[in-house]
Amino acid sequence: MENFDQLQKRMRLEYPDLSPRLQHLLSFAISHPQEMALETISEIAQKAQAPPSSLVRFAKHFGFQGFSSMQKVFRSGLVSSISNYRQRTRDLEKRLAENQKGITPPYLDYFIEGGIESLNNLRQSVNESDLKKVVELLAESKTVYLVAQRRSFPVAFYLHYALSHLGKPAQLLDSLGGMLSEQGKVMKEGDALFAVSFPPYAPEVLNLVKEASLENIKIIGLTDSPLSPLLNHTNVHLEVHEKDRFGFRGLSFPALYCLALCLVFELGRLMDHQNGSQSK
Amino acid sequence: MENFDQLQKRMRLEYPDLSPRLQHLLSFAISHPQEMALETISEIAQKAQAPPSSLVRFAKHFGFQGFSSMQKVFRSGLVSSISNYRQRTRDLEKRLAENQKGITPPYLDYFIEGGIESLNNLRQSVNESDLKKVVELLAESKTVYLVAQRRSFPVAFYLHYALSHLGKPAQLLDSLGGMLSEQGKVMKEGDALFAVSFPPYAPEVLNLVKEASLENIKIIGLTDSPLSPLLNHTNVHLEVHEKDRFGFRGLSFPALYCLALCLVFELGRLMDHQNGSQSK
DNA sequence: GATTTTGTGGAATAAAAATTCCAAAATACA
DNA sequence: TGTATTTTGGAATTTTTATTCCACAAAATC
Repeated sequence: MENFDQLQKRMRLEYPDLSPRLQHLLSFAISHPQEMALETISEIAQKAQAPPSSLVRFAKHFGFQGFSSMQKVFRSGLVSSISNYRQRTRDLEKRLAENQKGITPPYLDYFIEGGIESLNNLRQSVNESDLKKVVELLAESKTVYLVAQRRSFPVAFYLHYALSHLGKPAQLLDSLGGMLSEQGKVMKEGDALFAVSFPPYAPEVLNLVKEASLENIKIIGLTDSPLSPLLNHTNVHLEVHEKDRFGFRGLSFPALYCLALCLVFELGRLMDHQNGSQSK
Repeated sequence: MENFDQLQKRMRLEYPDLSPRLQHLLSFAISHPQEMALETISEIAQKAQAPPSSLVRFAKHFGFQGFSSMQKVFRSGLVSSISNYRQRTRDLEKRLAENQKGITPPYLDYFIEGGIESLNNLRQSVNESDLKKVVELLAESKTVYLVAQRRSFPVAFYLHYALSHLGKPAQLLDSLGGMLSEQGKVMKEGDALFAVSFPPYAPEVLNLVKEASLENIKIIGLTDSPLSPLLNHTNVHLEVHEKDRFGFRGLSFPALYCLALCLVFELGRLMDHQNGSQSK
């Protein structure tokens, strides 16, 4: 299927050769792509002051089977860059499904595109005020404890590394020797617990969070969905949505690390700022 | 009419009280808002693995007359998220153009942009044939040992996790208790050592690599530049270039993890493929 | 100015989508 | 264990939406 940009280009090119009615519809289509994408043929017909049948004719003129198939292209254009990637991804998936055996790279491109998509989604799944809250909470707390298990562990490890480098007291609860619960015992009021948990949510982490919340430790959650069990006890949380493609998890990693970096950066700025005003 | 954010909030709130089917649909709706906005009831039903009638029931539960009226709310949400997205991108471009140096909040956008840039660069810094070689080496080796320190450690940890899940024998040389050198002693010919090192290159890792190379262990390097000291002893290597923007390291993380994911994916496929042909 | 060709609108029809309804399954309760 | 209640899936129906077709009008051609 043709993509939205190509279609638009072709439309502009053919404009002069069209009949008056089709010219009129074309200019409407170009200036109201959103309506073209979302509304029904009769609603569009009404807004464009033309009968529905002309819209069908219009679509057919550009080689579509009917209005509906043209609308699909407008829809894919609506979600712009996001869905372009998605479309390309779908194509790749299709190829994979068709041709299960034959190994046909480039897979790296696929992962790069998936990564870009996940980064784009990050804009929507994280809102600035939550991010700000998290940073403030980190700045206020005496010590930041970090907990995560299995595939979520690397982020916690990185955060521990980065926080320590910023001069923020931080402890990684790494469950070394199975001592997670004991490691958690040292948290006190005034500390913060930063818990990262992605499916399958490690019960140890959930337990630790639960216990910490009873002790009035501030809890920051980083997870994949608003329905995550982690969120029952968090004071504030951030979400990085995870979509698995052909059963492969982890495509959200680029976004996850991007968010972690940003968090560290903002904390650094905030701490600088606070130190600056203290010393004056 | 209710707006999208309110609806989403209400859904999250009511989640625990819903029947299993409705919970399932709810989590689908929340994680696939775009599909909910654009596709037909039967397409959504198929993707969510539920009958169309359940979707109608779902909509009615939240007070809508039917599926269609709920979908309108999802559409309005989609439209506003798109215009938000466009607005933010425009703002970001403007700010970038105006003052190149002093960056201003929201910083998340900068990190997202930086992440996307790093992913795009990955296409150029990694060539397919090296990637293939790495994957083959991993597949051939009896056991894969992974080594990395400090901020490079999380990738090695993840790779260890993922390789183990693929059924590939893997050992993480984590330097627990300062035993890195001793941990490395168990490597034998036929094994591979996967070493990750970014500046400042940890001397322990470089030493371990050097020793391993004397023992004829195959060495795979993952580092930041063709001049990295890690490359003196590697059989094959991958590069993820690191550009620090506003004096902040780590912007290459999204690319790094993307590459790691791809590696795991390709190894998985290769192993499947080999097992498949073995059993025939 | 007559005739063919092309373009147009709208009613009729077809197709697709959404909704309703009911029987069966699952669960809760006595 | 039996009964009542809720939940569920899917076939039947209704509604909405898109498409076709045809009569008429406007242009173009001769």
